[in-house]
This record gives sequence, C-alpha cells and structure tokens, in this order.
Amino acid sequence: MTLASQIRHAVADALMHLYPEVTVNISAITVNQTKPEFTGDYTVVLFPFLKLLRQKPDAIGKQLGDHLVAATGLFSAYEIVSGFLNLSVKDGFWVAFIKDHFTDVHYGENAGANRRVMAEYSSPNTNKPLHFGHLRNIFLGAAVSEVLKANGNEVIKGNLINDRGIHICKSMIAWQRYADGATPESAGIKGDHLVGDYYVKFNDVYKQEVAALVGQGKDEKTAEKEAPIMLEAQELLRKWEAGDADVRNLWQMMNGWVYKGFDVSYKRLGVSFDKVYYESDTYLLGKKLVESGVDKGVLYKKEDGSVWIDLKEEGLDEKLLLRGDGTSVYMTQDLGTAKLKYDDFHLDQSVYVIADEQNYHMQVLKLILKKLGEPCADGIFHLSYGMVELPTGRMKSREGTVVDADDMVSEMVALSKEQTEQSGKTEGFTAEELAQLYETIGLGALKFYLLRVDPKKKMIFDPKESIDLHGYTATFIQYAHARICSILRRENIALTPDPTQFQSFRQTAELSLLERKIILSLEEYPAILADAANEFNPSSICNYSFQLAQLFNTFYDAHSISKAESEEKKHLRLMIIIMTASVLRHAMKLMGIRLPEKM
RNA sequence: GGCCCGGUAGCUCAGCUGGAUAGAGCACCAGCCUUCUAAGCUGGGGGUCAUUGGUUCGAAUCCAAUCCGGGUCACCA
Repeated sequence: MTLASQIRHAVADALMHLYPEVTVNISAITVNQTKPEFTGDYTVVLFPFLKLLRQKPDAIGKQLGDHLVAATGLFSAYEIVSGFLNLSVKDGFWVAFIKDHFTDVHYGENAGANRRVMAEYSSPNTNKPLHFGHLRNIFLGAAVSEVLKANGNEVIKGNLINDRGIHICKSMIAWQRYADGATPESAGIKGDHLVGDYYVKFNDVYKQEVAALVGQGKDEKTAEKEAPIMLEAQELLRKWEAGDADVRNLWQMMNGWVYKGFDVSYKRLGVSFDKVYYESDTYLLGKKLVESGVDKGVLYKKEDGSVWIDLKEEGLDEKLLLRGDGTSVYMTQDLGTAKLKYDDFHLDQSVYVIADEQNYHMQVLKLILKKLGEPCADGIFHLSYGMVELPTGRMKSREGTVVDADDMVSEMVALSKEQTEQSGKTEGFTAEELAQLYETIGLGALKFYLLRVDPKKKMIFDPKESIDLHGYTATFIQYAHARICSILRRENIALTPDPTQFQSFRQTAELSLLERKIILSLEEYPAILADAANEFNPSSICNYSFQLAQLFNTFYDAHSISKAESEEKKHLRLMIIIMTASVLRHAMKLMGIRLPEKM
C-alpha cells in the first residue's frame, strides 16, 4: 500500500477513535502532497470534517495530529495552517523505504489484475506506407500493452491488417499500367513506399481522367464514376473476390512487398505483435453472426434482402449489416473479427487502439454484439485517441500532405546526431555505439513527443518545427540517467547493485529537503503506474518521469554525491540515485524508450 | 440538425474522484561551468482557466445554458 493511502486509512482510524459517535466516509478524506511553501510531506484537508464534528479546524487538526503522531509512528511533527493539517513523515520511514527498494528492478509493478487482454494497434492498410498518425497509434498501443503487463495482466499484442479492398486495387492497377514491372529491388525503394507511390499515381491519373471527361461535357459526378482507371480498379476488386488467379498473385506479390517494408519500420521502431489477423481471412466471418441475429429476431431483413439493426431505442440510428446482394460491410467483418479474437484467446478484455473518428462505429459494434448475446461484447474497449493534424488541417494521403513515418524517424535520428556532435560529446564512443546512441535519442524523442500528451486529445504537429531535444522530452530524462550512470561508473558501483551493498547503512544525520522529496517521489511510482493502467493513459508516466528527472537534476546541482559531506550522506545519496535511475529505466522501458549510460 | 469530444500563459501541454497564492516545457530577459556530463541549474516577466448563471465553507475541476473549434450520423473502410 502506498504511503498516501496508508495515511488516508490512518486518518480514518484516528477519526473513528476520537469521535466514535460519528462515521466518516473514507472517500471524504483528502490526502495531498504538501505544497512546497509549507513544512510537511502530506496534507490532510480538514474542511470536510467541520460540519460533521461541529468543531473548528484548529481543534480537529490538533486532536487528529496528536493522535496520528502517537498512534502510527509514521510522523515526526505536524502543523496546522488555515484548515490544512500538514504532516511531516519521519526520516526513518524514508530511509527504510530506500534501503528496502533501491535494488528492486521490478519496483512499481502491481500484481493481481490477472486478466487476459488483447490490445489491437497499428492496423494499417496495405496500399501505402505508415505515416505520423500511425506512429501515435503504434506507440500508444505498445505502451499501453506494457503498462497493462506491469499491472499483472497477460497481454496479447494484435494487429489487424486491412489487406483487401478497393484501396489496394488502386495501387495494383496503377502498377500494372505504369510500373513496367518495377519491384522494390529494381527500384531500390522500400516495398511499402513503392506501392504507396502507385497509390498516389492512381489518384493523379484519376484526376486527369475525370478532368478529361468533364472536358468532353460530362458532369463531375458521372465523370468520377466513369473514369477508366476507376472502372479498372473496380474490375480488379470483382476479380479478386471471385478468386481470379492472376489478380490474386499480383495482390499477394504487392502485399508481400508492403509487409517487408512494414517489418523494417516496425523493427526500427522497436515494436512487435503476438498475433496478426488479415482482413482477407476474416472479412466473411461476420455473416453467420448476422444471420443468426436475423433468426433470433434481433436483426431484420428488408425486402431487398439487406439486413439492418434498429438502434433508435439506444438513441442511435438504423445500421446496415449486410448489403442487398449479401456482401459484408465494414461492420459485418468487425463483428466477426471480435468474436474470432474472443474464441481464439478467451479474452477478458479486448482493447482497440483506434482514432476518435471511429467513436460511433465502435459504440455501435459493442452494442450490436451485446444485442446478439455474444460474450465478447462486454470486454470490448475502444481506446480512442485524437488524431495528429498538421497546422493546415488533417493529413491526406491522396493530396500528399502526409508526414511519412520512416522519414520522420530518420529526421529525428539525424537531428540527434547533429546536436550530439555540436555538444562535442562524441569522444570515447565507437562508430557503432554512436549510431546506436543516435537511434536511442532520436526515437526516444519521437516516442515521448507522441506519448506525453493525453491520448484523448488531438495534437497538432508542425513539420517545419523539429521536435525539441530540450525541456519536457525523452532526451532530458536520458540525460539525467546518463549523469547518474557516470557517477556510478566513477564509484565502481553496478547500475543494479547487490541488495546487500549498503545494508550496514545507518541514518544519523537529518535528511535534506531534496533528499526527502526525491524519495517521496520514488515512493509514489507504483500508484502512478496503477493509475496509468486504469486510465489507459501512458502520458501520466511520461509526466511523472520528467518530474523525477527534473528533481534529480536539482538534487544533483545542490548536493555532491561523490564528495558528500560524510560517508553516510554519500551512501544515502548513492541509494537514492541508483533507485532514481532504476525507476526511470523501468518507466521509459514501458514507453519503449531506452536510456543510454553515456551521452 | 442529432449525438460525441475539446477550449487553461505568445506557442505546446499538466492539473479536472472539488481544497492553500493555477503549474511545466518552448520562446523572451538576467545570472551559474578551475568541483560527480551546462542536452543542465537558479531567478524574472507573462493568466478574465471561452462566456454567463447555479451548487458549495471553497469551483479551472461539478451542473445548466451560450459561443467557438473538431469528429460523426454511407448498401465507404
């Protein structure tokens, strides 16, 4: 149990003891960190008790303070300031805490959730390379997966690849027409980029053909429908659905190129998946589910054979589930895939990392499954995140305004190289070590940039401004970590020493304010981690890590460690920085961010 | 129009289960490297927490209305 909640319980016990005639709900007890301008570590707000106890805040505070000091042994002193009871925790508590935990590499992890969860993320289309928006999705999915694991869940990382449909046929037809047999090898570019180039080519040609038809006197709508390249793409889709061997071969070849390209990107990003689903395998699955829904009377058929669900009672609309010709729509295949995932893994929860433009779709998906009585319905959770926009608005791949993911990574790595060289800190590294370091810094900055904001909020990225390596960044945290490692190297102490290392440590000197504050901050890490899992929000971990690194930097500036005023202080501070580095490493690992020992 | 989400410093964002004088980073200004990594530290200026009303001892936080921005409401995915 964290100290804050220990205090909350202690206050509840104290009130029960002091005022047996009244009952105070534990949720009415507010325990906060004491504001820096006052003396103390934690503060109990006294106002909620005034009416209940019919006493003045000072009187309650005095009784409560005296009782807490005497009964718990946790506190050395208290102070009452205008309705707030500020408690000072005994140095002994902090010292015992740091001695107990400073070598625990799993510190902060919470056991007990014990659920099996699938997190689906990335989920790309196969007609173009990954872009900046995918990066937010991927980093968020990967980070949430790790955070859930650290809280005792079994997590299956899933990826549902949208490998079929008109979009890939567009790339296919443009390739057939204009590529002259070009392959990634012959063209010397990544497969996903090559296929994406033909998707762009398709749209260019399409625009020209529409314009030509309009020039011949057709109206816009008709021209859009009759443009030859569009008709050819649709013909390809029909042939694909019919299983035409040539079309399937072309499709397989081009998707193969894309997967190879994606694999290179994923590898560089440091992300992976445990289970990959392909829509070409799953897109027909929902039909049976829908038909059984008709039998049950949950769904209904119109005269033309199309199947619908009526969600007007739920405040929503009527929704189509099968077309008149019996083919599936997007929702149909998602119903099937949801059931498939559940049947494959017996999931307690199924998390979908999908942008907030699909909020309505996901709400309806869950609702339909519930109405169909499918057990997978309850576990469905839409982790809805805001989209990444440019200052000019949304990214549009057709208009070529997307920020490419591979380019972005390369730019960030180049930037970290430039700034490292500028700072003149490249000595003592081999060429490979430097290349590794630039990846660590560049990718770290990128991941942190995308993870540090609340997922729910949309974010605007200006490609003209490069992502900063100063201030609230991964670089800042990496730098604090490297500084700690530098001290430990000098002192010949391992990053994670043997737990017996400072066993004989005895505290006699009073802790400094910064020593207390940094230990207090370390003590709160498990609560932060639990909260991040409950909220599916990694940004709180970024926030916490930055604050901890910042606190360390202040600490580092104010206190010498190697040349501390006494051997006792030196040992205490070593334990503090060992644990600080360890917690930072743990937290950033969950974010997929590595911390270098030297930079 | 219905439903959903957002609006906090010049910019990017914390804080939102109600608690002390609303916090960071960037940018700007002024200091700090013969001492463990200055990618750092210290200090400064900068706010009608969109607006109005309500609940409360207490509201950026909760409720209502309004304004502004975005998303969505396809036999597209």
